[in-house]
Amino acid sequence: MNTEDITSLKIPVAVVRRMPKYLTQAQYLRQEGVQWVSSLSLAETLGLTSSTVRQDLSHIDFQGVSKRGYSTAGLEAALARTLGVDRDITCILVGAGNLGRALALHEGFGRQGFKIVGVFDSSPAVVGKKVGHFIVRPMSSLVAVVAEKKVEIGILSVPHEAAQAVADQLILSRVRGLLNLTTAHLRTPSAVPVVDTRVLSSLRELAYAVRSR
Amino acid sequence: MNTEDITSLKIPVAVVRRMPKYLTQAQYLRQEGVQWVSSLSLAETLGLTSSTVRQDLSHIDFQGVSKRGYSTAGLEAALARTLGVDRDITCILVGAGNLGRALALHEGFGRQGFKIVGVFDSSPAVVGKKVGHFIVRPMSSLVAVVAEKKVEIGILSVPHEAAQAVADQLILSRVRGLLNLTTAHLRTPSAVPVVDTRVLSSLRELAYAVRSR
DNA sequence: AGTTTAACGTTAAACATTTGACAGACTTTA
DNA sequence: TAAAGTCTGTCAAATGTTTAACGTTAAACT
Repeated sequence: MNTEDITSLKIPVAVVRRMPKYLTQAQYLRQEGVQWVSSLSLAETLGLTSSTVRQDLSHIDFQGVSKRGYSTAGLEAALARTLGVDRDITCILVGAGNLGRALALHEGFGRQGFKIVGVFDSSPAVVGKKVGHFIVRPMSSLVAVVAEKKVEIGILSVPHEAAQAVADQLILSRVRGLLNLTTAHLRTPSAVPVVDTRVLSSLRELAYAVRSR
Repeated sequence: MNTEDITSLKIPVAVVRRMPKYLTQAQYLRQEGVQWVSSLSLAETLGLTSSTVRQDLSHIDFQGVSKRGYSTAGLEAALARTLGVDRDITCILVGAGNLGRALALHEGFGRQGFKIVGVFDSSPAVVGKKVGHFIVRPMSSLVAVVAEKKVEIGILSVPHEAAQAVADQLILSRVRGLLNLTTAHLRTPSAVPVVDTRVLSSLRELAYAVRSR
C-alpha cells in the first residue's frame, strides 16, 4: 500500500472553510479574462498572507507554475473538484417563510450547481401555494421526494422551535447533509454534517467587534 | 496601574464566535423556565466539551455556582453585556432584492435588538417601493440617514459586483461595522469590522463534508 | 546557453485553541 | 456541624493553525 495521494486525506477544516472563497475568486478572475493569479495577489484580495494561500492550495490536486502563479481556470476546476461542486447537487428547502422564499427565488445557487428540487412547509396555509415556479409541498411527501430525486442536502429555514424536529425528519428521509439557517443548534448523527449560517449570531459577533472598543 | 478586569481584555475570536450560541441557549432555557444550567449540559446541547464551555465563560464577567452551574438569567445578561447587545443597535439594509426584503421583513432581528431603520437600493425601479413598513430609499440619502439615526451597522445584500462600491459608500457614511451577505470579499479599514454570512460558501463547505467520504 | 528572478512548495517555529485533570468552593444531606 | 459529592475555575498538555524563511523550479531576458 501506498500513500499516493496526500491531497485527498482529510483537509484541515480551516482550509476547507477558505476554499469556497478561493473558488469564488478564481471564478471571478477567470470570467474577467485573467489567466494567472499569484498567491500574493489572492492573499491581498482575500485578506490573508501569501503563505497561508500556498499552504492551503497545496491540499488540492493542482500545481502552480513558477513565475506565473496559478492558472485561474485550473484553480477553479481543481477547487470545484475538491469541494465536490463539479457536479450538480440536489437540495430541498424546508420552511417557506420570508427567508425560505427568498432563497428559493434566488437563482445564484442554481447557477453554482445547487439545484433546489422542492420546497416544503408544515403549515397547511402555505402548502399548495406557489413560490417562484415551485409549489410548496407538505412535509408528508418529504421521504418520497428525497428518494425519488436523490436529494443530498436539506436547507432549513423554519422557526427556531421547529428546527430540531424538522432536522430529524430530514435525516430520516436520508438527506446527507443540512444547511441550517435557524438559530437552533441541531443534533445529528455524525454521518450527517451540518453547516450553520446564522445571521443573528453574525450580527451579535459584529456587535462585539463594533462595541468593544 | 492594575490589571483589574482581565475579563474585558481581548476575548479570543474563537470564543467570541461561540458566545452568540451560548446567549441563544441561555435565552431559550430562561424562557422555558429553566433556572440553572451546567457547563456539561450546555456542552452537550451545543456539541462542545464542558471544558471548552467553562473556559469560554470565564471570559465574561459572571460566576457560576458550585453544584448548580450557571444561572440562565445571569448568563443571558452577562453575555448580552459582553457582546454589546444589551442595548438596541440601529442598522440599515442596502439591497432590496429577494434576500434583502426577506431580512427586512423578518421580525426576529428587531426583537433581539437589531433595529433596522432604513432600506436602501440603487435601482430607481425599486426606490420608493414599500418593503414591509419601509419605503426603499435612494443611495443618495445614505449619509444623512446614517448621521441622523446614528446607524451603527450596515447590512449588505446587493449583487456581488456592486458589493465593494456599496461597502465604500457605507464606510464613508460612517457606519461602524458591516454584515456582508454577498459572496464578495470586502476590503475595509481596520476600524470597520466585517462579518461574513455567505450562504454559498456554506453550501460549498457542506458539499465537501457530504461528498468527501 | 546562461543568468536572473518571480513565484511556488515545504519545513519548522510561533501562535492559538481545545482538552483533560484536578484543587477548591459550595450545596446538600445526615 | 461534618461529610459527601458535584460543579466551577484554572493549569498545563495536546492539538490545530498561521506565518516566516528558504530551497527549488521554470519563465524571461540577455
